Amino acid sequence: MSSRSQTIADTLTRAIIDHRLVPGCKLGERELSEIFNVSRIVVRQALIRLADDGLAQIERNRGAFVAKPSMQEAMEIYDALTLVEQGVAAQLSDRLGPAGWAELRQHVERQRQAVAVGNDALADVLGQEFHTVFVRLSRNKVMQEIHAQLVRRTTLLRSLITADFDYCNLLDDHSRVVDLLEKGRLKQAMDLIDSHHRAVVRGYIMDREVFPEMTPAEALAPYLDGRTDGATVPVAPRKPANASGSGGSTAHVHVHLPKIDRAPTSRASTKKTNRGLPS
Amino acid sequence: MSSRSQTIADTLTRAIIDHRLVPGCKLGERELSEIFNVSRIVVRQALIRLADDGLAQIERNRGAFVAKPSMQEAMEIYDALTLVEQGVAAQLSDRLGPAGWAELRQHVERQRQAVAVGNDALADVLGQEFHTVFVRLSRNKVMQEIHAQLVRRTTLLRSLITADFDYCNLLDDHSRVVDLLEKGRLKQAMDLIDSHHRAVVRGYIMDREVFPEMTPAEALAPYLDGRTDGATVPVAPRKPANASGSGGSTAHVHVHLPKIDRAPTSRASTKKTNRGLPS
DNA sequence: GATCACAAGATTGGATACCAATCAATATTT
DNA sequence: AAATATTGATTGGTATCCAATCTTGTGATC
Repeated sequence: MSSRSQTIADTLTRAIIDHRLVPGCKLGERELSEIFNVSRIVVRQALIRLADDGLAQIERNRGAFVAKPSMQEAMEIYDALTLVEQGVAAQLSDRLGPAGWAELRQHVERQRQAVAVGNDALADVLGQEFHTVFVRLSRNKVMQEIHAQLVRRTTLLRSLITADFDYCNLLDDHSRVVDLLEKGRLKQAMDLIDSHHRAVVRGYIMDREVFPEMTPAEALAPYLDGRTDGATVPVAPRKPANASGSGGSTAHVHVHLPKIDRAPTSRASTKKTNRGLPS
Repeated sequence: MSSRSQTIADTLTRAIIDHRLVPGCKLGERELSEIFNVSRIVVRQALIRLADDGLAQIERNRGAFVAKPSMQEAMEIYDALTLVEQGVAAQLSDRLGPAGWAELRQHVERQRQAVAVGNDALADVLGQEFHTVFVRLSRNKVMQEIHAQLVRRTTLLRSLITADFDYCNLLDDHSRVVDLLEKGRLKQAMDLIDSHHRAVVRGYIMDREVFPEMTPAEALAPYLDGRTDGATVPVAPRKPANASGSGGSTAHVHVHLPKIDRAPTSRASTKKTNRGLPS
């Protein structure tokens, strides 16, 4: 069993990537120590871990806050992610055996089925997971860790944007990337990876202020008590989505068009609901 | 001013990449707290930072040790470093302006002069620094941090190997990479980066046991007292070079040959002595 | 009424002392 | 000599206290 500060850091990380703790949110030592029922020092150690991961920032004598990356930093993170995934793509195109390609295809297929069935939440999770699987096939733990960290930070970013798309949209791209790579068309695959991330970033509008909506105590409650069941992750619905109609066939096409009318009302109703996060 | 645990973590990092604290070395909390004259808690926080950076590993109820990567991990680190630098190279070949190329050339030239003058220490530092400058030109702080971390870990690795080369050897490669990139021969530049790192790793023999030679107190002494002069880095000369004849033209060619006879006795006499630093 | 200064409160960073659990290395017994 | 108990050292963690700093609120002044 790992140290308690690690456990708490993990929980906080989870809460952040679940968008239950939003950027800028104060992470007070006393408050957290009461929530987790540990001493302040353990909390501080956890916060140090978060800060090292880029998910929190500690300001001297002011305390820790959930990181609130600038637009500049957001682009840097996506650039880095692109770079890493392109690099991994290049490696895989050389070295990956049939079993590997099969695993990728199978993963894409699973996501496709989830989409077909209308299980958007699962599709979303699988969509994110694809990237993880992709990098795992490089069999490089160091690279995996770097990539995972970048992914966490991009997930954090998504709290800050006027998102109208989600990872689930990547399905087509995933399939095409696998195709291109297996056929040895590395250059095209890399371009696809790049153009995708670029499109995502273009959709970002980061001048949005984030409203906490929850106190840390409320935000963290679901992860507490005995439930060490890592799988069950309560999602944070962005907008109450009045009808909450999870109408099955929500589009899975690329929608990341930089068109944003900030009409905060109506018409959306679809996607935002299942903004949910992975297990 | 940053927190004290950060300062201590920095100092330990420095000591590790200076090879004054070798892999496997125990980093006892009490011992360090006495050395740095702080409480155990601050030390623990520093150790957490080191562990997050991959420079130390903490074993539950056993304490922290300077990381001792396996051969597998060493290769992964180098693969990751290669991937990052190749990616940066690709970006620079597109986006870098004349000023950037000039800076790179200037850096190479400075190193060349250091070599010519026989200032091997400076040449070595510049050789390492080249990679840092290279990545900095990408203007991506996130990438810089990732790269810096990987570089630190490769530096750590060099304690574990039968090193008979040093970064200074990279001079030629550096120059050629800059040439190739500026001419737009990206592929070749990337291959050069790859083949170089590959050659380095091939030279690694990691079954070597590392002998501490110094207690942490001795190892850390030079960094203590008031001297916050970050620049002055007591180097750990691998080989006293009996005559110390820094005859100007020490080879700058690749020498990383895996020849090692493990005669554990006599004959050595050289290395161990002045590995340490005057307190 | 607005602004500035200053005092009170809260929060962080850190120190110290203490405890329980675990690991390492004895010493003891068989 | 092997297996077992005992002892010691170290870690992970708690509780309490303190100084420095930040925030806030209040009051005095203009």
